[in-house]
Amino acid sequence: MTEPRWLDEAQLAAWVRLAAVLELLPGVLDTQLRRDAGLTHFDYFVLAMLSEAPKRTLRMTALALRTNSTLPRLSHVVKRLEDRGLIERFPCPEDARATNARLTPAGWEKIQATAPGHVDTVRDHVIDVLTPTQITQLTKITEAILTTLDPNGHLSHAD
Amino acid sequence: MTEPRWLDEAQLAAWVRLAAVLELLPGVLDTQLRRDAGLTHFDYFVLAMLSEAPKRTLRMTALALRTNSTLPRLSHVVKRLEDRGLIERFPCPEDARATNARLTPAGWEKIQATAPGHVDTVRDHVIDVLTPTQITQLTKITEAILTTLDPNGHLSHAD
DNA sequence: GCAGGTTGGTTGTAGCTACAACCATTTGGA
DNA sequence: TCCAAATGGTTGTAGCTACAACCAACCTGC
Repeated sequence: MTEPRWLDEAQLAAWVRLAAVLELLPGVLDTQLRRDAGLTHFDYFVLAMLSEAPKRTLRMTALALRTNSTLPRLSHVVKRLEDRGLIERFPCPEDARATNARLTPAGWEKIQATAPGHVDTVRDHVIDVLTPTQITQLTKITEAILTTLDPNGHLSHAD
Repeated sequence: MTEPRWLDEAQLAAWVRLAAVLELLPGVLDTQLRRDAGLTHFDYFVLAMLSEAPKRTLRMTALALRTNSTLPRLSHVVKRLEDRGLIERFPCPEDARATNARLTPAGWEKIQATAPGHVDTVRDHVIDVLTPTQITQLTKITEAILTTLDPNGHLSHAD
């Protein structure tokens, strides 16, 4: 059993605050979306990814990759969104194993109506409290962290 | 309906990466703790807060505040940890309404044994991928964000 | 002292996520 | 050609969280 390398004061200060952000920010985003649109942040993210895809269509596997979710989780979520008429599923012509998920017109409307409020929330709690210099610093910092977390950059798409 | 203020390129870059960190980092921490110690990150946090408190004891309300959880959630979690012998509950002498939660010797052992591995994980994915300059930048940035998320600084305690 | 309201906590239930098991299709090699 | 393995998805179940309802003890003003 080797001696653990503890964090020094500066490192601890940074980590404690980052951990607090990790704990609080998702809840804030989730609450706003749930209240204003009846969507989970994950629901929103799924719709957003589809809205940016060609023909607003993606295979389940591709969608799972972009949203960092597992196939089972995605399957459940898409089924619920399908029940609400925001997404439709149909078998992939090229590969009979695969399933395509496509945004319906109602789903497109939904994401268009929801995006502004979501962006406002992100502004209020993150973007507008930072200086332009800090914004670029944050980009560099998160990029470094993602090097180990997401080596292939699957999540480097817009929100 | 006012025109939404969209994010410019630099702002979007920062937000997309931060959102990805928000999505991935908690899962990594949770997986390591669950695998090595059979604890949720939240379980770990509860034990850690107690371990730093005087007499390793806190009232449920105080513990809920430090862990940013609701009383119902904490009540469930503490009950499970009590069943595992890591925490014990007893009525507060000063206020018969209140309940105290105290770390048992087994709980103390548990957190001591678990902390090094957790710190290593934090190092691997956050601290050690950043320069000392970036560490101080990150502290400032997260501090600014927390101004709106946690105005009273309840979560500014060690992890 | 005692009625109304507040504080501190627990319990029950619905909803989402993780994990494992399962089925169907496709691919690769003997 | 045909079987084994890999790929793509779905379903079932257990566990955790959020929310609402609830109960007990404490305070305040009259």
